Amino acid sequence: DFKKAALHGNVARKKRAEIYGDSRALLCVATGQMAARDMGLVKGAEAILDLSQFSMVIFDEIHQAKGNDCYVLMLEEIRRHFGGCKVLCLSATPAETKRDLDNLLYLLRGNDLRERVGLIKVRVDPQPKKMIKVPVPLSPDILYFSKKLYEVAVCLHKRALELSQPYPDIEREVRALLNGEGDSPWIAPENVTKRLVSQVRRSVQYRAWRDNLIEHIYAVGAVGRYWRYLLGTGKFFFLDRMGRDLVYAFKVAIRGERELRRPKLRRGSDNSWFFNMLRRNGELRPFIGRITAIYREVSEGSGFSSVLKASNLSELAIETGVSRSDLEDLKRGGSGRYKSGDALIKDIFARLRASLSRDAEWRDHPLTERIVDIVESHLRYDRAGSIIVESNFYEDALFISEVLGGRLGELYGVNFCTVAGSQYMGHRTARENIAGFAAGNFPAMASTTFIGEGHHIPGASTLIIKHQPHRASQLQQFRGRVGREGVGLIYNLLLPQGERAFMVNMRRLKEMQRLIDRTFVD
DNA sequence: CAGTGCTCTAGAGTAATGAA
DNA sequence: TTCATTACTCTAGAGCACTG
Repeated sequence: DFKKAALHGNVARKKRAEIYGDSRALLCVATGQMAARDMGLVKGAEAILDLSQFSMVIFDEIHQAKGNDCYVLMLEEIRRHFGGCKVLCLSATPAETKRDLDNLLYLLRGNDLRERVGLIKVRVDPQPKKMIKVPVPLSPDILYFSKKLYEVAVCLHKRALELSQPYPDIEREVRALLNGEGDSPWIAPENVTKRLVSQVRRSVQYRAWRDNLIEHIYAVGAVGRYWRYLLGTGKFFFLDRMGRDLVYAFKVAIRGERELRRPKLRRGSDNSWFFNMLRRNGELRPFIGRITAIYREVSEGSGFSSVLKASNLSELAIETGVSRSDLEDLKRGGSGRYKSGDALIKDIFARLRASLSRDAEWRDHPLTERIVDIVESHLRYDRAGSIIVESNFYEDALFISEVLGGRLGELYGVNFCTVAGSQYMGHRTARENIAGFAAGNFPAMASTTFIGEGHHIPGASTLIIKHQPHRASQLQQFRGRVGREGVGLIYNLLLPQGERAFMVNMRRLKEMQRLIDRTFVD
C-alpha cells in the first residue's frame, strides 16, 4: 500500500500537515522553500513537519545550497537535531569554486555526521562537447540608432554638468557618468546614477535646484538603459520596452501623483515613471520629442509605429486587431476577456511582436539574425537532433521563436516553441512544450534561463547562447543537456563588448570541470 | 465547496560590472 | 582580488473572480 504525495505552496497548509502525519505516505516530494517553511525554519512559520518521522531526505540539485538558501537551513537543522536521518544529495555540478565545494562538504559532514553521510560520484557527461565562439559585429543601423540615443544622453549630461557646477565634488561625479572617448562610448549604468543621486540629496540644500539636477541624472541613466537594450539585445526589444513605457505614460490614465522615485521601468505601474518625470519638468519636456523621434524612426514600417500614432489605449488596441466586443468587455468593468488595462497592454504588445516577427522585410539585431542563420543551416543540412536557443529575456525568447516560425516555418514545414518560468508561463504549458520538443515536434525551442536546471530534454544536440548566461554553473548544466546521444554543439554568440564575460565564463567552467573530476570520497 | 487562473508582493539567488 | 550594486530570474503565498 504505497502512497506518495506532491507538496508545494498551492497545497493548503492544513492538508500538508495531514499528509505529514499520515503513516501511509511513504514518499513525500516537496519544494525546498515549502519544506523549510513547514519545518519552522523561516521567520513566522509554524513547524508542522517533524523530520524524525522520516528515514531519509533526498536533496536534488544540491549545488543550490549556498548562503541562506532553504537547503542550507534544512541541512543545518538536520545536522543539529536529526542525526538518525539519512541524507542523499544529487548534483551534476556540485560546485563552481573550491571554496563553494568546501562549504558544501562542511554542510554535509559537519563534525559528527562523517560516518553517516557518504558521497557518491556519478559521471553524467560522457559525450564530447564542442564550444564554438561566434563573434557578431554590430550592424550599421544599430550603430546609427544607438549613436542618436547617445547624443540625447550627451545633451542631458551637459545640462547636469552645468547644474552641478557650484558643487565641485558632485560635478566631478557627474562628469564621469558619460565617456565618449575612444571607439566605444559608455553611459553609466543605473547603479551609478542611483548612488550619485543619494549623494546629491545629502549635499545640496536648495530644493528646486537639487530636484532638477537629480532628474537630469536619472534621465541620463534611463536613456542609458534604452541604449543598452538597443545595442545588446536589438531593435525589437528596444521598441517593446520603450513602447510599453510610452503606453503607460501617455495612453492610460494615471491615478494620483507619485512621489519621485528612481526609475523602475520593468513592469507594473512604475513603468510610467520616466516619461512622467520628463513631462513634469519643464526643462526636460523637449526630450520627450527627441526620444520619441528616435522611437518613430526605429519603428518605421512596423506595427510598433502605432504606439505613437494612437491617442489612447482603445485606439491602439483596435489598430493592433483587438475586436470591438473585447474592448466593450473591458469598458464594462472586467466581466469580459480583459481584467485590467495591464492585460490589454500585454495583449497589444503580443500582437505587435507577432506581426513584426512575420514581417519578411524586417531585420532585427545581428544576434537575432545569426540565430536564424544557424537554425536555417541546421534544417537545410538536415542535421541530427534539435536546437535550444537561450535568451535572458522572456519577450526576446518569444520573439526569437516567432521570427524562426515566420522565416523558416513554412519553408521547412516546421514549428517552434518557447518555454519560461511560472511568472510568464504556466508550468503545465512549459512542461507540454518541453515534452513536444523532446518528441521532435519542434526543431528549435527558445527559452529563458528557466531551462538551465531540473529539466530532462532528450534529443537536443545544439545550444545557441544569445546572451552569456548569468551563471557559469548554468553553462555547465546546459553542457549536460545537449548532445547526450552524440557530439553536442554550443554556439556562444558574442558582441564586441561581451568578450570579457565570455572569457570569465570559460575560466570558471574549466575550474568547475576540475572539481567535478575530483574524487570526493575519502 | 473545491478547483482554476490571474495578479500582486516579498524574498531568495546569481552574473555582470566597475571601482578600490 | 575583493567588494558593492544592478538587473534579472525563480518561488511561495494571499486575495480575487469565476466555474462546475
